[in-house]
Amino acid sequence: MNTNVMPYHLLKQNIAKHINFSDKEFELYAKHFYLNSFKKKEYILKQGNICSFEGFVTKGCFRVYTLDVDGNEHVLYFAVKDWWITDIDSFTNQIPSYLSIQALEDSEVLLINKEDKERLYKELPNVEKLFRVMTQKTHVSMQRRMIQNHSLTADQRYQYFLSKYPEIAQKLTNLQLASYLGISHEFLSKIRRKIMQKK
Amino acid sequence: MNTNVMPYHLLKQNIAKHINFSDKEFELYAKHFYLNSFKKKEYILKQGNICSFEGFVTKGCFRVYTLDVDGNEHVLYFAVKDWWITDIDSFTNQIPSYLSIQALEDSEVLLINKEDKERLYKELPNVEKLFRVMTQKTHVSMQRRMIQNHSLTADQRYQYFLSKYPEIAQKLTNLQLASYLGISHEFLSKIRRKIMQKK
DNA sequence: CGCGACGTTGATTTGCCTCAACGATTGTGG
DNA sequence: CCACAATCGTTGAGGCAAATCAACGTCGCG
Repeated sequence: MNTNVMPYHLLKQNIAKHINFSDKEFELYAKHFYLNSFKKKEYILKQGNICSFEGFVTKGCFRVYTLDVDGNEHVLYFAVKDWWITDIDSFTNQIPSYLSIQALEDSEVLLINKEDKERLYKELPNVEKLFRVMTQKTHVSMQRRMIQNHSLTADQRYQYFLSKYPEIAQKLTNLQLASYLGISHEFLSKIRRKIMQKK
Repeated sequence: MNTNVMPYHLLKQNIAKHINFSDKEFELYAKHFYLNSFKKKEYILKQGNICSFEGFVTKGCFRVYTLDVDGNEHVLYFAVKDWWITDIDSFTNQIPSYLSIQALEDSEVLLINKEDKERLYKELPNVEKLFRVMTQKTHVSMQRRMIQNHSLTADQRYQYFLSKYPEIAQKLTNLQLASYLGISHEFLSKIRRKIMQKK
C-alpha cells in the first residue's frame, strides 16, 4: 500500500496533530483502513442499526443526526474532509445506533471496523492514547457548543457557524442548517433576510 | 495504604464498571490519588487558572460551571459521589481553565495530579483505555443532553432531571438548577407552581 | 412538463426573559 | 442570641425570540 496517496495522506496529517508516528508505524495503522464511496443521499449508518465502523472523511460531506420521539431531526454535526464519523456508543458497545449518518454529496471515507480497531490497539498501544485525545477534544468542543446554545441567540449562532465553517455552510440547505442550529427553517430564513437588509 | 477504606473503595467500584483490575493493580492505581476536603462554597478550580488535577468525588456535591462573556453562569453539571470533576482541556493542555468548580456543601475528593497521571499511564497501560472509555461515555451523554435541549421544553427537562437525579435535585437551590437547565430562576419557579397545581 | 423539494413571507401564538416588588429563610457579626 | 443583611423563592406585568401554520414562488429533476 502506498500511504502517500491522497486519502491516506490526509489521514496521516490528521493523526499527526495528536501523535508522532514513524512512517512504519503509520503504515501499520493505515493498513486497517479501507476506502469506501457513498453517493449523495446514501446512508452509511441508519438509526437502530449497529454501527460497524469508525470513518475518516476524505471527500464530500455527511450529516450526523438523530430523530427524536416526535420525529424531528436534530443534526449533531456535519463532517467534511478531515472529520471523523461514527456512533461511538453503538460502535463500542455494539448496541443499536441512536444516530443516522447520510452523505449530502458524493463522498469518500476511510473506514475501520471493530475487529481491526481492537487489533490496532494491540499492535500500536499509542493508538489508545490517540483516540482518547481525539475523544477529549470532541468532548470539549461539545461543551462549548452547549454553553453557546444557552448564551447566544439563533442569529448569533448562525453567524458564528458561517464564520467558523464557511466551506460547510456552502454545502447545506436551509433546512439542514436550521436543524443543526436547533431552530425552524422558517426562522432561519427570516434571520438571513435581516442580515441581508443590514448590508 | 488500605484500599478498602471508604473513599478508595468507591473508586474501586467506579473503575470496576469499565475495567478489570487485580487487587495489586488497583493498589498501584489508587496510590496516586490523595484525599482532599473542601468546605461549602470553597473552590477547587477557578476559571482562568490552570487545572492541576482530576478528581473523583467521594462525598458532598460540586457544581461545574462557566461564566460567559455577559457574566451569566452556565452550569455544565453537578458532581456528587461517584462522579469525576476536572477541566479536561485545561488539565491536559495546561491552558487557563474555562470552568469553575465549587463545593456546594462540605465535600471530599480523591485527586490525582498531572505528573502522577502520566506516571500511571506508564505503569498501567490499561489506564489509558480506562480514561478513553470514561471520556467516551461522558461524550455520549453530552450528545444526548444537547438533543434534549433542542427537543424538550424547560418543563420537560426539569421533570427529567428530577426523575433521573432525585438525590442531586434535593441539594440544589432554584438558582443553581435553573442555570443547569438554561432558564431563568423566575421561570423555574413558575414551572414548579404549575406542577404543584396539577397534583 | 409536472412534481416534489426548497426557500420566503406573513399572521398568530407561545415559551421564556426581564424587571420589579415582596415575603421567607439563612447566615453573620456584634 | 438577637438584629440585620444577604440570599433565596414567588409572583405579576410586559416584552421579545422563536415556533407554528398556511400560502405561495422557484428551482431542479425524473
